[in-house]
Amino acid sequence: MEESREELREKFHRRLAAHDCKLTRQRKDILEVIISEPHSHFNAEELYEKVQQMNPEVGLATIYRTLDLFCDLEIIHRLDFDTSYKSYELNVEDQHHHHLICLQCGTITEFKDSVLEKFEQDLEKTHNFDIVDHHIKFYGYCEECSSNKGESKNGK
Amino acid sequence: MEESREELREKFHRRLAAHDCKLTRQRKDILEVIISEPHSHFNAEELYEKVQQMNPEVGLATIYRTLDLFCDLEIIHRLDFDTSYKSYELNVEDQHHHHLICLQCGTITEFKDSVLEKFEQDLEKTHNFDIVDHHIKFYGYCEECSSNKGESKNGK
DNA sequence: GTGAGTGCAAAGCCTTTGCAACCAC
DNA sequence: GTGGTTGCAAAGGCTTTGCACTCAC
Repeated sequence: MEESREELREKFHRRLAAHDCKLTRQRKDILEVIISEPHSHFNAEELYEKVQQMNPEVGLATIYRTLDLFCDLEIIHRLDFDTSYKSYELNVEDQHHHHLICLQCGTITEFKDSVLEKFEQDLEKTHNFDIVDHHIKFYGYCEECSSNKGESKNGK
Repeated sequence: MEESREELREKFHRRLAAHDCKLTRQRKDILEVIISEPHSHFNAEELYEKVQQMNPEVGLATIYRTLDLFCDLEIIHRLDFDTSYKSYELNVEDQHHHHLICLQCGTITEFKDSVLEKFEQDLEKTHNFDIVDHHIKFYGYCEECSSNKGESKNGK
């Protein structure tokens, strides 16, 4: 069961307060934009543009500072799809998922899996490693691109 | 069975030739440094410093250009541990592995696993996704750091 | 000999920072 | 009222690029 937008908003407003962070207009607006698309991935520039539509007064530096803050408070997660810029996603409870990244069209599909959870537990034992997080990404070709690619499959 | 340094060198020299790339002094030296530590992870700056010891004439721009070239030729792989700079590792045959990253001491441990190979195959079927590569990283605390951390475990 | 490859320095991109003004508490 | 936040612009890292020179083929 996923949390509603209202629940998320309140939860994160409380979290900010709990850490003595002021609930400024800018932080509210930025959070609102992030919550409005709970499953999207975004970078600073993309977020900046969306926030601008809501409140053109917000500066890019504030976006960066807020992203850092939200990461610290675990309101969002930093991803690492691309090394040229940093990207982020909202930290939705129980949304722990993995990514399928299409090398052709760039589409990123999310999936969850219990096999991996089990695997992780085994791994902790074999390597005496206390796992707290994981980043699991599979690269390849999505259904659509696979079939297009199939036309020249004899190539390789 | 892992390839010897000589085998790797020859293989990659041939690969450069096959792509009409000149075998310059700089490329040879850079390749030699990379092969000399086949399991290390490095960024441009680190590679630059090591190459400098061998040949102080090499410029940093050449390092960057060569890293791009070697990635295209699949002589090395680009990693994505950190988003502030790009890191790389030698592409050793059958070395497909995953990473355990310690959040405290930063140590990166490699491991291989057949469960994941199987999992990948299942995944391809359920999602109609043609997987060609994966990046799998687990974050947590290594054995040593876990025990140190244990002292303040009640803290949370 | 000739064009790919190089070194240098300048430019580029994304991100961070210094500082005065501002506003949430 | 006051210190945390902000916007702006300047500075900061890392990486790429323009250009004349060089060297592998």
